[in-house]
Amino acid sequence: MTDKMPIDPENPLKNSAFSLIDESMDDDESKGRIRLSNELIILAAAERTFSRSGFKGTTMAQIAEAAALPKANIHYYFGNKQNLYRHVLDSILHEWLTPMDDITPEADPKTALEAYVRHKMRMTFERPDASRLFANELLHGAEVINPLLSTELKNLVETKAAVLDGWIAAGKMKPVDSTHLFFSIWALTQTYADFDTQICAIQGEAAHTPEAHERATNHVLSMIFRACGLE
Amino acid sequence: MTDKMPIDPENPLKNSAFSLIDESMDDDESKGRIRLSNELIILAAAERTFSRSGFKGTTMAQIAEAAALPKANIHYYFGNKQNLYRHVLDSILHEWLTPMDDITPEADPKTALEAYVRHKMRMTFERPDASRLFANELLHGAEVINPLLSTELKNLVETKAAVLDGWIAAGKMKPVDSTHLFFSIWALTQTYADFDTQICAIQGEAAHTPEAHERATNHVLSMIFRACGLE
DNA sequence: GTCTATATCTAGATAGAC
DNA sequence: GTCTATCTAGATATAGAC
Repeated sequence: MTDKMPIDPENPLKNSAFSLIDESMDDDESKGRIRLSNELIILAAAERTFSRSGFKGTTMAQIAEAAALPKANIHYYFGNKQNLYRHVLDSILHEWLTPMDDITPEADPKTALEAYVRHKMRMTFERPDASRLFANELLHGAEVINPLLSTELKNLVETKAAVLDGWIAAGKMKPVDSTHLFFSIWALTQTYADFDTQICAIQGEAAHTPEAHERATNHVLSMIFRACGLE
Repeated sequence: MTDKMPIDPENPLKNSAFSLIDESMDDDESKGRIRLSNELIILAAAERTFSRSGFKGTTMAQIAEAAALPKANIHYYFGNKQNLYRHVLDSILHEWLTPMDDITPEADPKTALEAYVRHKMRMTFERPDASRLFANELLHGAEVINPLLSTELKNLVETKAAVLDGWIAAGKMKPVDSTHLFFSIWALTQTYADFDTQICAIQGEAAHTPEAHERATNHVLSMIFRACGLE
C-alpha cells in the first residue's frame, strides 16, 4: 500500500452525507473569485488558530492576523465566530470519517487494515491542526458535532465492526473486540498529532523528521497486526 | 493484579520531585482549617470546570458557582486564574507521572505491564476530568507543563524504555519499539476519558457501566500483551 | 476571613466612510 | 467589496464594608 499520495485539503469529497452547514451554498459559481479565495485563506487561518488555542481561546483578531486580513473582513465573510468555527469543523469532518471505505467484507484483512492505518497516519502528520481541532471538540463535549457522531459515525462503526466480526468468524484473523479496535486505531494514530507536544518533549525535534514518521507508522502497524494475529 | 483499590485524589504522593508551584507552602499546619477545606473545594471545582471548558473557556464565576462560594473568595485564596490553574495541574501531575514505578528490571514483564495498564485504566475511569485537563494542556502546547515534560518525563521514559529493552534482550518479550510502546499505552488508556464523548455516541450510556469498563480494560490489556508477545 | 459593589480591560460585533 | 473607528458585553480583578 503506497504511503506517497498526499491528501488534498481543498478537495474533501463533495456531496458527502456528513455536513454541519445548513444551507448548501457550496456552489462555487455563485461566488466571486476574490470571495472564494479569501474564504479559503480565512478557513485555513482559522483552522490553525482554533487548533492552537481552542474556540474560546481564539480571538477574531488572531485569525485576522493569521489570514493577513482586517478583522472586519472575517465578520463580513462568516458573520460570527460560531459560524466560522462550524465551517472549519465541517471541512475537516469529511476527511475524518471517510477513509474507512477500504474496509469491506471482500477485502483482505491485512491489506485493508494497513491501508486504513496508513491513511490515518498520513492525515495525522499532514494535517495535525485538523486532528487537534477535532480532538479539542471531542474533549469539550462535542456540542457542535455530537449530532453527527451519534448518527453517521455510530452507523459507520457498527457496519465496519460487523465486517471485522465476519473476518474473525471466517478465521481470517484472531478474535478481537472489533468496536474497541476502532477506538484503539484512532487513539494510536491521532496521538501523534494531538499529543505531539509530549512526544517532542521526549524525542526532541527529531520527532518531526520523515524517518520518525516512518518509525511511528511501523510501530502502530505492528501493534494492530499483532492485535489481529496478522503477522 | 487487583482492579479494586480506588485511587485517593487527596493523597498524591507528597514530596514528589514533580511540581509546578514555586513556594512549597504545602505545610498544612500553617493554614487554618477553613482555608484548607475551602482550597480543596475550590481545586476540585476548578478541575471539573477547567476540564469541561478549557482555560480560556472557564470563567471565575463558573468555578465559584461549582464551589458554592462567592467569586471574590477564589481570588482571595489563589490570587488569579493562572495561579489557580497551575495548582490544579500540579495536583494532577503527581498521579499522572508516577505509576510507572512497577516497571523495574527485576519485575516480570507481564505482571508489571498489567499492573501499569490497570493503574492507568483505573485513573481514566475514576478521574476522567483530570485526564481531560491534562490532555487539553498538551493539545494546546503545554505552555505550563512543558518544562516538566522535557526533563522529568523524558528521563522517566528513557529509564523505563531501557528496562523494556532489557527484557527484550533477555528474550522475556517480543521486540517492540519501547519508547513508542509508552506512547501507545497512554493513547489506548486515556482515550476512554479524553474522547469519552465519541465512545458514548457510539456505545450509548452503557459505556459508563462497570461491565463496559472491564470490557475496555480487557481489550487494552490484550492489545498490549499481543504487542509484546506475552499471551 | 468573607463578600458586595465596582473599576478596568478585552474581545466580539457593527456602522459608516471609502 | 474593503477597512477604520467605535460600541457593547462580559470577564478578571480589587477596594472596602462587614
